[in-house]
Amino acid sequence: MSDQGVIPRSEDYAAWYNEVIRRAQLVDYGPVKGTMVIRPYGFALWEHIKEGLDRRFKETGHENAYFPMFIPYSFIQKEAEHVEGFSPELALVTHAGGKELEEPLVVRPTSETIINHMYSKWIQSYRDLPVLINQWVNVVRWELRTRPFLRTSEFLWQEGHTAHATQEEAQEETIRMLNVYADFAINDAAIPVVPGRKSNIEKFAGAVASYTIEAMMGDGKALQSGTSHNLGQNFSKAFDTKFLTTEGGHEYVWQTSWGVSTRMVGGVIMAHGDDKGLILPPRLAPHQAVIVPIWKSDEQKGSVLEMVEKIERSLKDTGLRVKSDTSDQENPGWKFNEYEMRGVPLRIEIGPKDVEKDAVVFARRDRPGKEGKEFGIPSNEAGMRASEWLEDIQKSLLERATQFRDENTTDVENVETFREVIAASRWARVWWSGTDDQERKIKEETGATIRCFPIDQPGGKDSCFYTGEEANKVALFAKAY
RNA sequence: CGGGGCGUAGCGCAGCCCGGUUAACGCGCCUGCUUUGGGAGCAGGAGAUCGCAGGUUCAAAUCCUGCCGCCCCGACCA
Repeated sequence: MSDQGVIPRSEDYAAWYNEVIRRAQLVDYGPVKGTMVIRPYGFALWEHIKEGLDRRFKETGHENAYFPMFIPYSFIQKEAEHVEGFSPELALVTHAGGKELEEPLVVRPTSETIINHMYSKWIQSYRDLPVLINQWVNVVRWELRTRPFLRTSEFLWQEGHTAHATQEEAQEETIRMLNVYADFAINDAAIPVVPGRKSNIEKFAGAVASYTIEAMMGDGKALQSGTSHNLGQNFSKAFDTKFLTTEGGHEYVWQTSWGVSTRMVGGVIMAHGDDKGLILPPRLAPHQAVIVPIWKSDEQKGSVLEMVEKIERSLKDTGLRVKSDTSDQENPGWKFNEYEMRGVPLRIEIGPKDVEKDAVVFARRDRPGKEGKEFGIPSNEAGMRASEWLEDIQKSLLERATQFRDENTTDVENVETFREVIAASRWARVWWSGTDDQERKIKEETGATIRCFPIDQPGGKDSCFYTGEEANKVALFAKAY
């Protein structure tokens, strides 16, 4: 940790990730295996993710609520596929109040069951529908292999749970929220995700159909960054969540659930970071700009700090999140490196020479060195120019990530090429007509899974790369986190 | 659960194989002075029941046994 640089991504991507998240003070390991402490800088990043999503949820008519973390064990057992999917990773509370409990409590791994329990009380008639509720909570899944943000035993997320009168409405809602996620990922996180449908094997335990936004990380692996499920009537049947129709009959409600977790933080890190550390998209960065003052003498210090304050105020007035590091403990060079490592999109340098010219220096994180540096920006334009720069950085990050994704996605027509593409840690786009078993076999042999059937399909038919039979859909295969 | 690694100061680590003064070094921290446009320098200082429990020995960070914990790599998963 005392060394200056970080391990280059090309040398060891996993080590780079582990080093960067800790040195940037996003996260630290908790005392219990697989748990993490999200430190203030990391939590601020998460808060901006929350804000971006929550705003979109509200805009699409959803309300926030809170359901208990403790779920009766019997609830989990009510939906067959759901039990099977989650049993191995449940955390059970067997003792409380100094006694053994009559029925163990599950620490929620997700809330479909307890929410249906409540919905079945609240929903009586078609007039009560739709129910559009979201909650921001922690969940626990006892994973074998954990990695900070990407997979931890406890994580934070939001889970939306809706109930509708018709199958069509539920399907519309599923896709609506998939699009909300894609919109957030692309426009706020600058991650060019591919929205698509999960294969039968990869879908959520208990869902009729699962949809995903898949993101490409800097090492070419895929990260499922958000999911939206059409639950059909699976849970409403298990929990007897019925409503009276306009015709006077009883029908089970049609449901959806959808979630984005702190995993998204890991996605942001791995989608944009470079060998100097993090690169955070301006819309999500805790500090969009950092001001680093430079001085030699005390007189200089006075005039420089005066200017720093003025610039800080003008950026704040423009609505930007800005931090001034006026500490005398480290020299400017140290600070430059530190804030680059922590991914601050824009650095503003202010020294005696700048004060003289009544101007400042801008340096953008996404273009290291002189190329991304501009001298002599008039101080009275700083706020406006900073906004423009940040918008441009946001745009450039998305463009760069999109180009990277496209360069690393290959159309594949035969198994041999498929193996090469997957071995090179790229994405393979293929025509697919295979079975579940064939999909499993490909995973065993190559490590690749179907990430999704992209919503954006070319249409028509072609022969499957694996079976040679006629296929009517295109799948994306890749190794995944 | 399998394989590997680690546990010694706040952090990173040396020492362990081959037992023997006061447990070394770097970063950080404290004091002072000089520095500050790309990770500063000098001087002084504080800080460690060597993961836990047994055992062997005149003597254990070091050897033996057991336990615990974490990390990394694989099989399950957002």
